[in-house]
Amino acid sequence: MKSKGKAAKQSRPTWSDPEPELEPDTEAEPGSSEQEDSEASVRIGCSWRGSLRSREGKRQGGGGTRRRRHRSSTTKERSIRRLESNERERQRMHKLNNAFQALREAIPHVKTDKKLSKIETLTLAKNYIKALTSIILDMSGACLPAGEVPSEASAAKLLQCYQKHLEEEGEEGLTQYLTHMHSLSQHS
DNA sequence: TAGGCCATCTGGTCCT
DNA sequence: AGGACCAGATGGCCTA
Repeated sequence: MKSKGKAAKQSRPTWSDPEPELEPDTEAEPGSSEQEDSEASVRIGCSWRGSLRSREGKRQGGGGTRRRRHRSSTTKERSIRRLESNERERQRMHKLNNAFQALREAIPHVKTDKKLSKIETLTLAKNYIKALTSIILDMSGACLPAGEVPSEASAAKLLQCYQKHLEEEGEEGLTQYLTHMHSLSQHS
């Protein structure tokens, strides 16, 4: 486990550590637009970078870019909300990383000291799924018309079958089904 | 030292 | 309204 300089990141200015010359509360004027915030408050090297990001082409629900306002909230309240959001985001990313770890353990790969990166994990998982799919299609080759090679269409059929069983019987039922299929293929 | 990878912060958007 | 999701930015660590 390599150590990361996590503590050092606290030195970055954040909502929880607002800079005095940029009092966020000044925007709480009724009727004042926060648009200017998203367009103008860019400070290279700090956390303000609204105009560096073009949200064009991204999801916009008709109203365009508009930051949600908390008119009555104080700097302290916003600071608390920001910290809570940060914590939730951290937890979310931890969950995501746990899922990546589970995926790493589920896919066979050449064991090295170096752990698989996320992109490597996803790529290997995709390849593994493809390999398993082709194996299953080979196993069920007898079901195909004579001479027909397992194709993408049959792979799609397999996926359809998988989803159907998943919906009807849940993961446990699906596992039993796959086990059954496996034993059948061994007897053939 | 450059580049890859990662954790974290952040603010916009979507969803409930 | 508030949480979840997402992607950009930033900076630290590691390796070739």
